[in-house]
Amino acid sequence: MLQTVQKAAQVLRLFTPQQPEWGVTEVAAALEIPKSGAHALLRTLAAEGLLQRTGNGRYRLGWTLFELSQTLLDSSSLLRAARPIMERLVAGWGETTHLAVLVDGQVLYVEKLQGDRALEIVLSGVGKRLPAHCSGVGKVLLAHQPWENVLRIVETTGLISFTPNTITTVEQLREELERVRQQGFAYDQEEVMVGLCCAAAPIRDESGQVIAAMSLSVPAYRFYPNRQRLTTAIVDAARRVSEELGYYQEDWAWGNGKRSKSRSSGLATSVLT
Amino acid sequence: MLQTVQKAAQVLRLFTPQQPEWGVTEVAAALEIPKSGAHALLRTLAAEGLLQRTGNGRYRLGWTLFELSQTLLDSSSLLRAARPIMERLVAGWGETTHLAVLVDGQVLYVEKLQGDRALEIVLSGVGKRLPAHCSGVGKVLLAHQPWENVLRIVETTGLISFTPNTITTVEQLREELERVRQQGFAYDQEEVMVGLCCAAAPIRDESGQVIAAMSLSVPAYRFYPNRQRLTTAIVDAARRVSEELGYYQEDWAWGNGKRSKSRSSGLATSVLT
DNA sequence: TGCATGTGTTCAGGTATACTGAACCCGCGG
DNA sequence: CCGCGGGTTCAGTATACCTGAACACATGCA
Repeated sequence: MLQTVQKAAQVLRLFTPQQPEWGVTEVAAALEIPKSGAHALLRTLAAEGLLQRTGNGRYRLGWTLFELSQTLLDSSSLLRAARPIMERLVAGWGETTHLAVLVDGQVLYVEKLQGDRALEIVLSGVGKRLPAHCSGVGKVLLAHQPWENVLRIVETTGLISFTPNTITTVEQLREELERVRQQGFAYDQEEVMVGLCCAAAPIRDESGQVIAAMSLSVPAYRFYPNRQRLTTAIVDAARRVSEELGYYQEDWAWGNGKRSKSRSSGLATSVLT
Repeated sequence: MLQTVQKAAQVLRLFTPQQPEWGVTEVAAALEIPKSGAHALLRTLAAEGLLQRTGNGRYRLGWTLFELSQTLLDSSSLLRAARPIMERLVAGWGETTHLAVLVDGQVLYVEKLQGDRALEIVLSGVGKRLPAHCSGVGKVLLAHQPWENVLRIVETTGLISFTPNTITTVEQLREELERVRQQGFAYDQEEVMVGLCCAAAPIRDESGQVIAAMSLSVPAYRFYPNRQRLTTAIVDAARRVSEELGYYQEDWAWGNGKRSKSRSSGLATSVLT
């Protein structure tokens, strides 16, 4: 682990919408390193275009990051595959869909399409992070991580409580993730915000790895009566995206793990891991 | 200059839409460093989320870059200010507008809005780079760089020729940039592609620094007859974006550099530097 | 099935590299 | 005019990184 690079990455992570501009002294204080060290980091990052100097010797994020992000989006088929399906989902339900990935233990929202019947969800937003233990997408993503990873995440970030329904103990989380893995989808039943629920399902790439999760967010009073239909909808949509990415559900009933395009559009059949 | 960070940045820059996935050996070959070194770089970058490991031990760009890019866009008022004005420009002219910044000597396109009368410009694209000496936005951006910077850029990337009109000598470039600086806008008269012209103007932030350039791209046969109107349009649009960013043209006629909101919408008056 | 080749990965030691802390500018406000 | 707070520079030292070879692992071919 190259510590210098680690520190450079730490520096980059300091820049947030709340504080998009940092000076040498501030960075030094934040990372608890001497000023000269912070200066060297900022200077080289700026020289590489990952940061840019403002006139007064302070620093902001640099356009190279935009460029890299664009090539990421360009080369990742995820968004390209998911967007049309999300659009259809929104058109059909009028609710809000989210697409999210896991980045060091937290949920990062990659896309968000708001429906016309939907309530404005302020918490989530494209490019924003949220803890994973409380949302539908978060639980789906955690469920397909090795348990030791989950433990490490929980130990560092804790299980913050947002509502009375939020999972707050490791034991609860273990059971819930087990359930999610078994059934192939997750619910968020007012666990992050009272009155807000969602159903979420995993998206797999051609190797079968879960690389993202998709969800349909619904006000509680519309969620409980329609839970069944919602579930099939999101599971089906996620499966369709997965297929777009080259994944075909192993048809284990026929044994041998022979790959056969399974077009069953029924309710989530349990998926091997 | 922290060499380790420099190398890390070099690694990131290797990832392109053409080759979005790299292995240890490939990186080692590309940077001419031993495998173990490349391994260490990739590993730490992945641990920091700037890269992600695919199943087979190869690497792709990581979602943290997307996150950082979003906070960049969020905190940079440039795009927010420019987009509506670009939209109006496109609506009025039916041509294509570009918004670009300079990133280590090259033009990086940040936004591109295509008009309905416009021809498809394949060369440019959001997140793509192009050499600076041949496009309108490029010349505007170079014109407001210290000349020694420009020299360094030219020495490293050269003056590649795209069409018979492309600037190919340093002397030509010096004169052209001088002219651009004087008049406050630049033309691209079929310098990058035969049959394609554009007019470009600088965008300044509140400190007066030129941070971006905006252009209107037009087929040659529509460009030459309308050059005057095009020029005022793009200069005016760019000025409006600059004002949105907090810049007000120094009204030097009244002396003392006293800041006064100048609402002149006439043709580009020459701007102090 | 077995071998050969190409991966990604690990490790120990020498050396170049990054960190330290104090001193230096420079602009701003009192 | 001076003091303060920022960013910047610099020499010496300790340390963190680079090296190169060996390892583990997968893949393809015979």
